[in-house]
Amino acid sequence: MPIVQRWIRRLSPKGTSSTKRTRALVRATFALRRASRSAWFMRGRPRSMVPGGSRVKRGGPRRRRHVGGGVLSLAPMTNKGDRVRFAPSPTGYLHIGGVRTALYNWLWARKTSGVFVLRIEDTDRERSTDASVKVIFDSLKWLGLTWDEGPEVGGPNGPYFQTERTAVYAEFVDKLIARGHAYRCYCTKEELDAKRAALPPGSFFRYPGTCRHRTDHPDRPHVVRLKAPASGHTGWLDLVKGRIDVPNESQQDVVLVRADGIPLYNFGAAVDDITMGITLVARGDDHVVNTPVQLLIYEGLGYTPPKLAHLPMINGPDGKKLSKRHAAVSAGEYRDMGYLPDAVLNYLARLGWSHGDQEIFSRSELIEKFDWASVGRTPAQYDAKKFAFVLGAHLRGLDDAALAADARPFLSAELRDAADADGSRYVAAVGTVKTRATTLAEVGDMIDFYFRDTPSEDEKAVAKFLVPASAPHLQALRQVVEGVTPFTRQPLEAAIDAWLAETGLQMKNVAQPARVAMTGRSQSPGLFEVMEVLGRERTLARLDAALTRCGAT
RNA sequence: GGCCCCAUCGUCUAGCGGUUAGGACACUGGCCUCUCACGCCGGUAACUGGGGUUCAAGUCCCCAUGGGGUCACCA
Repeated sequence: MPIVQRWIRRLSPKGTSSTKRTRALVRATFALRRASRSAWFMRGRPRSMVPGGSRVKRGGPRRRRHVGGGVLSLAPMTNKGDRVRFAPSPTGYLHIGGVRTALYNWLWARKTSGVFVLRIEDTDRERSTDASVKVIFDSLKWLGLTWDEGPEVGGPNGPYFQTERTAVYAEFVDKLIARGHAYRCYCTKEELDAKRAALPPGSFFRYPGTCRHRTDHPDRPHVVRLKAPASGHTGWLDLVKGRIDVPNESQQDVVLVRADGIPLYNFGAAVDDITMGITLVARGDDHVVNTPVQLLIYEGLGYTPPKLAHLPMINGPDGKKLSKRHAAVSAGEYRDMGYLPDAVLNYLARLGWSHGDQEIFSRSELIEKFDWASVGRTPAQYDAKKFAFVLGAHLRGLDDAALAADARPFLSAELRDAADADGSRYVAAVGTVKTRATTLAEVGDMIDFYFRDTPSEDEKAVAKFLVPASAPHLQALRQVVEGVTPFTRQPLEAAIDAWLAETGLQMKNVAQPARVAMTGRSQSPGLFEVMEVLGRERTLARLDAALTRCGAT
């Protein structure tokens, strides 16, 4: 098949460049979205009914080296109805890596008509806060990553805060102990810390198994530990990484439940995934070390583990862990900067996942095309420039009215009043800066000059162009423009063209002074559209004001 | 250090044993043009190294190197 494709490429005329194809694809994406709101509802349909569906890659494992020998088998990619979950801990902002994890889960749930559950892993009492919980909800809602079961919406498997599920954990920990896969440990944290401290530097502590074989049950505070098997191995066929096997000797008797009865991550996650009927777990690949422990818990409890997918990390531009130092890392920051949610999702989706040569995806296309087989295994680096490109592409794909509505919250109070007072002029203004902005906040900044009584001025531009030599041109331009009716783009252009032809003047000599006169800047949308949006009165007033400046300079 | 994962342009990636190693962002030359964008045409740029397997290896295997993850009564 690849050979055939290569031949087609070879034989096809050089005329259509790939860039051209991509641009066409970008345009088609948005045209489709505009034309058909129903695209939102296509998610449940068979691929054959979906545009481009026949080009969807075949599912299945992509690396031969890992195929075969697994207990778990890769489910066919068309499998319906996975129950997936996103399980953040409310200890701060919602990290962009977490957003991507949530996104992949959400996409998969939507694609397979499955269920996306949100669970709050708040068992770290020290660090969990209600404020962080709210941040998670707000961020997810802003991105449109709505959950089917979880806090606020409820569901049959609640509660969805782990701290409210202690009864469930108590039941399951008893069961695990009864089945001989866990035991009570009476060693205190202080004792263990002392042993840890006594270790020579550079070596690593391992629980010595002190309580592993004791048969008494003193009435003392205790934790519960996993009785990890001493031999054999534990493994699974990861949906993105392929076969992973870990020798059991490398496992420790990790603590499952604290002395206060609150579970630790591994136990809480496993029990909740069991009781919530989760069939596919996708999470960051920093969790692959935890997976064998959870598998052992599943096994010890007698349950079949879910399908597992571990996503590579997102690194900063320097290849190190992405931090505030590199870029905005929380979803909230992106919202505040005026990033379009769909564009954020698009960029994040493409960071670690691909679909042929396509770069720009609408939300519904993401749902339609996402698959685990196309998730990459390599860590990705955050690239602000590419992000900006994706942002711009989505912005340009919006129609003027929609963009104007989205941008409204980012206007200054003064601007917002002006915009509300004349909605159609506001929308027209937005239309003139659409190809120039990448964020909603930028849209606000860029249309500022239309609405202020006197535009804020770029000093250098003024000094360069509003000079005595410009005065005659501006004076003449004023006369030309004054009587044009209607005061719109084409008539204005025609009138000015005629004037230029008559006088032999060059547009480029007239344009910059006029631009600075009307916008205060040396860079702006096209002059004629600026004049149209400004309207006759303001245009003339600004030319007059500039004339004075020219003389005064 | 133990265990685990990863390795194609600067970056995101395509590649499923036979390719002039493709695309995108960025960078860059040009076109369009009243500026800046948008758009259009072009260019620079990659298979970490070494062994195997094979008629043939970016693709399969092994080793090395380099990166990353993790070793808590955090998640």
